[in-house]
Amino acid sequence: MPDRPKVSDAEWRVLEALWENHPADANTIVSALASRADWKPNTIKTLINRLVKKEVVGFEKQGRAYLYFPLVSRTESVKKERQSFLKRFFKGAFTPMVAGMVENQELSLEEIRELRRILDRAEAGAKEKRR
Amino acid sequence: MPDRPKVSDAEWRVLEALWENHPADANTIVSALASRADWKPNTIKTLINRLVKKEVVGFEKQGRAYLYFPLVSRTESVKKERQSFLKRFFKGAFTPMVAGMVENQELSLEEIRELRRILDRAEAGAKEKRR
DNA sequence: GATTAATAATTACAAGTGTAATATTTTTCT
DNA sequence: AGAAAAATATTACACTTGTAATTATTAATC
Repeated sequence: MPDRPKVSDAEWRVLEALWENHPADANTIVSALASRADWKPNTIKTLINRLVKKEVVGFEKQGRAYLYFPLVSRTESVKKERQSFLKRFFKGAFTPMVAGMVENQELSLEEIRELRRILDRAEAGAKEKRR
Repeated sequence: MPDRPKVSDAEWRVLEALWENHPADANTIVSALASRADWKPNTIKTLINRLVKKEVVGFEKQGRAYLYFPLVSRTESVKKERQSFLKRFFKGAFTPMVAGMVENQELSLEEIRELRRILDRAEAGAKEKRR
């Protein structure tokens, strides 16, 4: 895979809109972002173009309209970002991040309980897979 | 708090060195980084200067030598970075991140078990605090 | 005190980013 | 076909970042 360039902060928000609804033409994207970002339409066009240039968004000229769509999955992209975050701040491992949060008491009891539920499901899944 | 500008990737690595050992003069920092980063000393000096300009590193001119030291704690800084990461990719909440990892089966059984241990301690702590 | 050696400060420069305005091309009406 | 409208593409511009080289300043030595 030709390692795609990093998606910037502003670009990410455009991608989000596309993941939620695609294919979409530029105007649709602009509308979708109107409530969330205070950007001029031109700004959004620029961001779309940069995403196309980065080969992370594709488009199809269908008759009159340009229809844009993501070329990368959200899941994969989030994974990459998470890895890069963990690498930068926690040497790549996830558990130290959680340990740090616990030490600083940054998790509420509710969150802890929810995490536990999530882990229960996770363990079931992992065992399943291993079998 | 006068929101300090964001610390860049390269700058962060310099800060790490400082957190590990401070105060330290420029040469000490350069040596500390020698094994981890492939940077010319001048590059490191530049990064130190930028950190000083961002008011995230301070220095004291003690006689002959400039001694640098961090003005922000690692704990606080990591927290900020984590928040900014979670905000960008998970609307600020931590549990969805974990849920996503679980869904994609990105946690090993070992990690899951360790997380559980960590949560046990966390819960104890949270209850303690609440009391 | 002048010279040299350290050290810090200034300058450099291309790529990426946020944030658009302007220009060009394409499509649609009259 | 020509004008108007819509859409895309090009250009802009300042700030940050990675990565240093060059210059200026301060301290130490002869």
